[in-house]
Amino acid sequence: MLTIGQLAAYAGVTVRAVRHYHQIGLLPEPERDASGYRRYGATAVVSLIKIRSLAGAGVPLSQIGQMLDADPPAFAEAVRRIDGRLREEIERLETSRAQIARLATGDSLALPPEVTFFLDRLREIGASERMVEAERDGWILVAARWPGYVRDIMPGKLAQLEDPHIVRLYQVGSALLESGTGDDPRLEEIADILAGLAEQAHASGELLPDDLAYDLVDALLVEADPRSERLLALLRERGWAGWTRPERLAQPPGRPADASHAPAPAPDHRPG
Amino acid sequence: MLTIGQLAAYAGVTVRAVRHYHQIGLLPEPERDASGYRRYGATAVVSLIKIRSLAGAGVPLSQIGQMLDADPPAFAEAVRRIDGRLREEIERLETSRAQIARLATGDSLALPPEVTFFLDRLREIGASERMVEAERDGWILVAARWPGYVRDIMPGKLAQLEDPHIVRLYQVGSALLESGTGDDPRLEEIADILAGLAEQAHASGELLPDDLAYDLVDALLVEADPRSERLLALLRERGWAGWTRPERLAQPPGRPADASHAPAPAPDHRPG
DNA sequence: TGGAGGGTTGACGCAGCGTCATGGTCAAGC
DNA sequence: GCTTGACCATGACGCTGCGTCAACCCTCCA
Repeated sequence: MLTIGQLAAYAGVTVRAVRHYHQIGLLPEPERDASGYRRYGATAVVSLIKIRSLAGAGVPLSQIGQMLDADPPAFAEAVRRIDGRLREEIERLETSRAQIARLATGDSLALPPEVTFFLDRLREIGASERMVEAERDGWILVAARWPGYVRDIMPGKLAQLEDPHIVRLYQVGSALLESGTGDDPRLEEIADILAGLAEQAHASGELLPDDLAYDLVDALLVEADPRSERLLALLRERGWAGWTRPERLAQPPGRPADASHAPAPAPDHRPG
Repeated sequence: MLTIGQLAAYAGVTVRAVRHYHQIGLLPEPERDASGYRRYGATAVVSLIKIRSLAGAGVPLSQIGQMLDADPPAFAEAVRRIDGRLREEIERLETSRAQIARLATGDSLALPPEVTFFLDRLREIGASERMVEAERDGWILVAARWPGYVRDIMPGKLAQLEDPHIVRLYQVGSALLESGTGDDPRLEEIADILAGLAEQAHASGELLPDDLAYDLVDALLVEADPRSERLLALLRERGWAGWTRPERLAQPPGRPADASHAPAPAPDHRPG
């Protein structure tokens, strides 16, 4: 007659595990000796080893009991189910590994590679690190909203970077983000460029859907730098509401809306 | 400003998950509105998406916080660690799948294929299903105690099945296991065969170690059929203690120990 | 006789949320 | 103003397979 420790050692498990199997009714409680110790016979050893070999094969404890006294067809069916579970679990982990392989660099977090390439280009034309991060976060929002769409429009975005107005926009924007002073005349220049882009997009008939994503991207810059509020006000003066997806205002409060400021060639322009 | 539900929907997670991230300090608690509702800005959306993409890549929540504000080398190192974890997890599941593939038939539970082949041979020579199961359980005990050893001795065991005495042993044993009557003259015959085998093993100088495993296999048959007690008594009369690993008694109580009953050729004989 | 090394029950902890339970809030229709 | 349904809040238990105390009892050996 074995004690629980001897039983556990023979089967290669811990005492705690054996007690657990008792608790969930997987292994029947044996008789106790005079001092209350559990005493096990050979049958218990065999049962425990069977349990362990099933558990080691990935069978959940809750099903091992049924499997141990199932007839061959039921057993085979159960085996198929377990194998299916294991397969999809492995598949999940494989995709996880694929994901994590893409995280080699910080930029690729939640973003397709096209965007990280675009961000690198931004750095090349003189965008500051903070600017690139802001841009990246904007694209994260867009990519989450329309997965796949981002890849389609990335070529257009890259082409835009050939436009000197856009380059200027990123450069001045970067300088602004870095210098923490309050009001700044450069905001006017940025507003002019943005209004020009808006005018052009409007003229080309581009129609973006009304979507929460654009509001979020707008809000993102405001949260990143409060001076963006001032920028939005300047844009409103020029007849535009919002800057990610600008809408022409009915009657501009300050001066008439015209597009003489910044003719830019590329048609679409969401974040940035 | 988004409510928790809108935030969760945008990031493709459940409300409960967002609250969980708050609870563990992964996502900072936002301001509340007048009625106590949480209100989220765009930054929270971005953070949540980042969290989800890391979690989706298999990063444990407890590490995501550090990874989000780690410098590139630390980030890369963390990525390597995660990938290692994932790899070994996958490996574990793969071996589980290999295990479960071997469970196609009930016999192969916790047993190497050599043994299941031996069990099939037993059926062929007329062993009953209960006998085969008892034999199988014995081998489970032995295989658990000395993994690998079983494969080595299986050829010898198979050879033994050519011996008519052994065949007779299994056949009479099977008949006994099936017929539930009390005392039975066939026990004498079995005892004679066993004593003969023991004598032969002893003469061949085979020396098995003193090990719990043999006691367990002995006990197994006793638990499977109480009449085995009687068999052991008969064996003792013939000068042997135990039957799996028989030891010659100092002075046989009933009659002198001789080996004239059953000359069997094969040298080793553990369970069965 | 005392200490080491077993055994006993009971309870919390882990990861990542799902799922009630119970109650307040909001927007819309009557 | 009232109801209804959808959403928000907190709090707590559940799941998986045990690990790890805590506090106490039993046995054996020097």
